[in-house]
Amino acid sequence: MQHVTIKEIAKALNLSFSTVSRSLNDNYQISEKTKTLVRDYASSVNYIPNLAAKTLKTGISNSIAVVVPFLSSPFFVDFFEEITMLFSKTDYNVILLQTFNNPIKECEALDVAIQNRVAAIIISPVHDDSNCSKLAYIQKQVCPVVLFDRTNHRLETHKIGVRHEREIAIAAKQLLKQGCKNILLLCCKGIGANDARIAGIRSAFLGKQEPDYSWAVVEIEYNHPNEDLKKQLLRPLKEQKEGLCYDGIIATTDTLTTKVLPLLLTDEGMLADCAQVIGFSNTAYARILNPTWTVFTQPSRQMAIKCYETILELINYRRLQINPAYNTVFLDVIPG
Amino acid sequence: MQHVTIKEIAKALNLSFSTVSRSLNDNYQISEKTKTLVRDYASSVNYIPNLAAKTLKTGISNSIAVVVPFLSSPFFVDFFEEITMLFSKTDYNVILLQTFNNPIKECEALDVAIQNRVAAIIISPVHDDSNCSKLAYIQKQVCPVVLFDRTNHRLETHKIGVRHEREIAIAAKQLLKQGCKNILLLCCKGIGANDARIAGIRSAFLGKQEPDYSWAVVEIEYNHPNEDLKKQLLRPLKEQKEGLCYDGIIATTDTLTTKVLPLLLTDEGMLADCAQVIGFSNTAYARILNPTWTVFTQPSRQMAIKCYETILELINYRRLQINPAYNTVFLDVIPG
DNA sequence: CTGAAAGCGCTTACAG
DNA sequence: CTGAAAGCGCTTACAG
Repeated sequence: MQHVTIKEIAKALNLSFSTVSRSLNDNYQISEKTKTLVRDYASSVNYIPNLAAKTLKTGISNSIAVVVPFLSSPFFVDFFEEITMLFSKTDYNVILLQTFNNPIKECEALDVAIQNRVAAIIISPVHDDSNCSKLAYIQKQVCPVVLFDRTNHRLETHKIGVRHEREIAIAAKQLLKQGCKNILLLCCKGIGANDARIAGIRSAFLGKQEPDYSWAVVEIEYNHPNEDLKKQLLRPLKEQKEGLCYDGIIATTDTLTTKVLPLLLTDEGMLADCAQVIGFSNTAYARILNPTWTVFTQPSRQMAIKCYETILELINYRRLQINPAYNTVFLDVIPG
Repeated sequence: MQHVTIKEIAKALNLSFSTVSRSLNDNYQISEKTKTLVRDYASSVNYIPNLAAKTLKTGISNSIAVVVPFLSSPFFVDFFEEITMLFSKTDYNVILLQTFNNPIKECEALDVAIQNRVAAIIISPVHDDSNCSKLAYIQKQVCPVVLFDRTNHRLETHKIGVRHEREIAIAAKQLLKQGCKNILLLCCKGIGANDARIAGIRSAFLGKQEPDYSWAVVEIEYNHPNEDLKKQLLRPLKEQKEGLCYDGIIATTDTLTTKVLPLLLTDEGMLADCAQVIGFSNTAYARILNPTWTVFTQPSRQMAIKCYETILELINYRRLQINPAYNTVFLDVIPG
């Protein structure tokens, strides 16, 4: 099929195609009159630029890769929705890539990003050192990389996240204040942030001695969020201290809050009936599930905004060949 | 930055770059020996093809555009997840575009698809005749288009959906059998399928006379699913027949089932306490929200599989310049 | 089975 | 302010 090209516009307007190209790119050298002429004609013939040609010539496409574990978590859906809206006001468009928490798929996703000559990568990596050398290579040789959410990754770059230790400490202290004595911390298995989270609950229990007080951590594996979580959850719980009944629970992720927790609560024996719950979640369902729960919301949209700003800055720096000084920005969880 | 190119591989192996290109594309003309040589060397130097060059040359990229209203609905997340997995086993990768049920954004999304010279478009359109001429143009001049979910769209092509009339009739009959007499049908406003859905509930009520039996429809607007739905919902309800108390509810979409319905149930007076509910939803939360609900699941993953197969077929047909005979495939809702 | 050559549609130094 | 020309990295007829 034949699309309208710059060449055809040039011929129709009796201009060189360099001039047409410059006009469409709003080049300062071209007179307003010519620009208007070209733009009006281009839109009248419904000119749609061939991005492949531009990408081939410049070496950089106008795509931004957003690499996330999966979309089954509302946190990532929110983040993606927000960042898509932000970039939709620019010339960039967003390519979404999912890793399903699998380093091999992450590697493939990064290859797709390179193949497409993306202008930048925004990634929530699989774990602390997944595809480290590849990401370092990309950052050095291909395009800027920004990490979000899982900021413990070893790559040195701008990172945008939350202070997991602090947030969990706040949650745990709140439960203790409400009278809880035995607190269960539910984590997703193999996530780098877990160390910080455990440090958080430990710090909240400083000075609270056994046997009056206790806390425990259960790590649940849900690489693909549609797995059967119940068995996983109950096995370690049953192996743990017999007779103990947790009266406070902290669920650290959206999946844990909305899927795992209801399983735990409907099941027999592991929890006090009046167990108090703080769940981290980005879905309105979380509150509906049980109105007495306290829901802490991850600042997904704020993170998207910060990622967006950071990426534009890094792209600009790279164009100007300025080396940025990388730093990590922490945003506050929104307590319920 | 310098990526490895075909030219460099050719030079290193003392071959022409046509041969290298053919080897990498597994061309039948090339000897296995040469192919192996080239492939091994290419992977040893970590060759990553420049898709922009290929796209420019061939006029078609290896991207497939998936255009959906939004991802806040688990139906679309499921669909997208499935179709991404399917295409990840091919050379195609999937570009996700969101319209937020806005025809203008849909138009922009289609422009992005054209700019990227996508190989095909899979779309759940905004409404029955949104961007009709553009889609027809695309189908004729650019690439195959397949419609899913919202199959009432006027474009003539392969369509994959569900029989809304039939599904709602089944749901309504089930409620009637369970003893319901006044059924409320909750629909998303402005969706083409609503006519069929209303026909469905009407057919279920054939022979059931007022004043003993009645049914009503409420259309809720939630273009952007994070809106305040409660007010919208209660206004038309209050204007409706005073004193009437619905004892059966059918929620036709995921958002209605998981967000709107809980609001309705927690609010005073509009519903019998023992109201029976059938909700269409693709999230496990739906059952957790209230174990007594009956949940009908849209066949999102089956639709993805069918779309995937259809698209590959259409791409192939187009390459062979065969004109396909378009048809519509209906998949069954999975009753709870 | 392999090679030489044209060309996809842009951008951008270079020249004027 | 505008134009002529090179070239980005591939694919693919054409030739042998």
